[in-house]
Amino acid sequence: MDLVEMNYADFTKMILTLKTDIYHQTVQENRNIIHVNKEQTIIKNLEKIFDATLEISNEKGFQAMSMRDLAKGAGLSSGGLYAYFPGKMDLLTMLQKHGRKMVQEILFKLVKDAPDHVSKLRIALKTHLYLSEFMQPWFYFSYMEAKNLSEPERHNAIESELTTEKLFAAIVSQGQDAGLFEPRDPQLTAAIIKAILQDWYLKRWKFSRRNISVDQYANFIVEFVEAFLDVHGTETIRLKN
Amino acid sequence: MDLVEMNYADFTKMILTLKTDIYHQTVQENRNIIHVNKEQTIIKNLEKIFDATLEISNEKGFQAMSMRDLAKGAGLSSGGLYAYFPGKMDLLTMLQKHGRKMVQEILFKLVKDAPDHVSKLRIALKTHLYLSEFMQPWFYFSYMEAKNLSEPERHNAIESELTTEKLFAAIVSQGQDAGLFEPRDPQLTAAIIKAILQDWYLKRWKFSRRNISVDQYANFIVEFVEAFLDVHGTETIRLKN
DNA sequence: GTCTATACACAGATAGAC
DNA sequence: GTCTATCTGTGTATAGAC
Repeated sequence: MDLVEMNYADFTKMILTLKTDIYHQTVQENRNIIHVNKEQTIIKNLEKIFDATLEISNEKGFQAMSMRDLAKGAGLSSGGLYAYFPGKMDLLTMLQKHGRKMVQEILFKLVKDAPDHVSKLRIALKTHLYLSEFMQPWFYFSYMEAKNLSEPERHNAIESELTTEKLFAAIVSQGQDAGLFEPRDPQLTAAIIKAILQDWYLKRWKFSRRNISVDQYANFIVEFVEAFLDVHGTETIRLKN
Repeated sequence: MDLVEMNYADFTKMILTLKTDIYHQTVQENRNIIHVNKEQTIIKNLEKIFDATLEISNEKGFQAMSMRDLAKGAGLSSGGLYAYFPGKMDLLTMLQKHGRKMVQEILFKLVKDAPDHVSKLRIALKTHLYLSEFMQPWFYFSYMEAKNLSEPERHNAIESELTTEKLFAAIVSQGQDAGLFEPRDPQLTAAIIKAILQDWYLKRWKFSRRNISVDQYANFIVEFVEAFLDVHGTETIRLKN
């Protein structure tokens, strides 16, 4: 699979097994606080709990979601939920950690094997955008509910955010050293890239109202960033239209 | 006062009287639901209530702010608050409306009298950024608590957001017609501009950590947008450094 | 492993004194 | 105009049945 040319459909197919891997990791990390034995049962219910949490919270806020709401949404009883986490706040922490792991693992894995800096930049842009589409409810949730995290967890969230920004800054910087990009400030360039990527999942209503698909937005971002950095195209790398 | 060259300090001095005007408007619009007679008393307490609401909500969410918290923050008793609004939700609506009016009035007022399209663009960029600095708690609040609004009020919030974006798109478009800007898609250009402006108030921790002042960010945005549109500078218009 | 029933705390809102 | 005291609903979390 050529990652440089991938579209959103390719991306979703590719990451399905990675998603399962990361659920197993999440279960292992919380093995001590989950009072259920069978791993398959845990994963099945945890996914229902996470999905319901995202759906309800994104509509009215995590704080406003009662455990009764969540129980109904996840198909469990209100008491039964407490076999999966000790309290509401722990659910929040668990879900945030799970999502961060998924983003970091997939983003770094796909970018790693790119053959050159121009590909690296394009793959990083597309992967981040496609992740934020695939996990849109989580991205939105993560941003909106960051304030409810405990101090150490909020710190982790910020570090994770900056790590992603540093990835873009590093790609820009290395491409510049290789003489492939114009000398724009890498940190500011990365900040602009993040802001434009963020628009996709934070202002989603705007794009759906304007009938802009994720593949169109991907092309737009790639074109914009490459124009900004004045990327010198090669024969083998072309934009899909 | 030359608005094209204004910095943040100039801006704050300029809008202080406008702020008072808009408080008077807010009081008039809610005269029927406020059970207090003296207008000076209302404005004094309403400002304390609004400020406390923003401070507490931005820390832990509007939903999580109890009326007892608010009473303490505003220096009133829990029962006394209800002289200023019929219920917690009405307070939310009132505060959102008040902020929107302030943004729209000031933004359009300052842009209106610009002598040419290049000035118009620069004044719009600076005014929006400076507004989001002056009213940072409101901007953050407005974004985070939009989901708690009633359906018609949420609609108003979206329209207000799009109106601002349309203002930028119109300036870009008019400047292009006058042959001053490169032919970039005005709507997408406006979307990028909004995303970058939004970064300032949504990811504020990032900029304060990096010691970037609002005046520096203003210059950065102006330079970035003018480079993107390839604005042909005139003798009279220069960037402050 | 999951349910029902319930404890106990705290929320928003009102009444009536001052 | 603002306060104190209080009503009533709903929240999280637990205990013990199945």
